[in-house]
Amino acid sequence: MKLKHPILNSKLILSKNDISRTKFRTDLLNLFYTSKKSVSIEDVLKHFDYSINKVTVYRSLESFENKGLIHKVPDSNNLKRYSLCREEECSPSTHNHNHGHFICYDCNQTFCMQEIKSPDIKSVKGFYIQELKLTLEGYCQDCYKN
Amino acid sequence: MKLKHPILNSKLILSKNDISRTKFRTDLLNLFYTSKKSVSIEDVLKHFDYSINKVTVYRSLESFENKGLIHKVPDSNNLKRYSLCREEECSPSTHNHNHGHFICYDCNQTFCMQEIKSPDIKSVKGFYIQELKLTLEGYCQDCYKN
DNA sequence: AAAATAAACGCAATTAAGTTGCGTTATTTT
DNA sequence: AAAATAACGCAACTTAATTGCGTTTATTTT
Repeated sequence: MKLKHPILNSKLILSKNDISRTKFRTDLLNLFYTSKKSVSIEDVLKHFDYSINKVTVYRSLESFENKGLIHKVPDSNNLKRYSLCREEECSPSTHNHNHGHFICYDCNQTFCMQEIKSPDIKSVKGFYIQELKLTLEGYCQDCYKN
Repeated sequence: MKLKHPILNSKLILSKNDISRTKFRTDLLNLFYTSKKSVSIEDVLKHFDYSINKVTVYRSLESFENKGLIHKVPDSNNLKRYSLCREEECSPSTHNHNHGHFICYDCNQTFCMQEIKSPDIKSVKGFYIQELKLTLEGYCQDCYKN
């Protein structure tokens, strides 16, 4: 997805979702649109040169998540990580992430692997399945070299 | 797997794996053998009526994991959770958990779903895959009723 | 456009999972 | 049984994440 005016796009999306369009939240959402990898709290703080309070980061991400703009992705260190919800597949009520996520043991980045589809399991006796996650772990190309 | 003498079995396994056979570690390993669900730190503490120090629990579980007796399972609250390695599929060097894990949103228990096999993905361009996790989330039968 | 309302923000303090160091106790080895 | 090794418990520490509250900024209403 290429965006000619990502900032404008982010502003529009915030408005649509009843999230106040502060400069920070616009930039934050835009960070997701321009990042190929998933984003951690630390990634956000670093991106803003630690000029923003971490509490604000937590609350903004929570708000984005509640509105279905982003979704949590697994992290090998059990930290919070988020990724953009693409392809109109998400809403506040339902999330569809039928692709795998790759976590690098070394740099700890999470990559969305759109081409790896999760198995299509709808139901299992005695369990009411709401979500399905396929997680791959290992080393990304950059880290494997070193 | 039914065990007529689980305690004896646990003792044997500890000896085999060069783990000192203290009463606690024997009982702890036995807890895994007799539990259908995965086990959290809190589960262990509760099971022993908080008579054991949490540091001891952390270290024992780490030791079991290093020897390939148990393996980490995902937890929706990002807490540490472990499950028994069954079917001689694990060793200190390699872990094979080609089955899915179900996490209940409500009781937060993790269930091993032996019958749901993970997709057999060996390699993806630019990524060196070491492990693959298939996680199902939703409500277990007990929690769905309430 | 100004006032009123609501949401976002920053600071400080707090919570809770997990870790580390070290002296003591229990287990294993010889 | 003595020496060596591993496990244990306590206290202190680290760090991710959360909460309360007063202030600032954005949005809505008049």
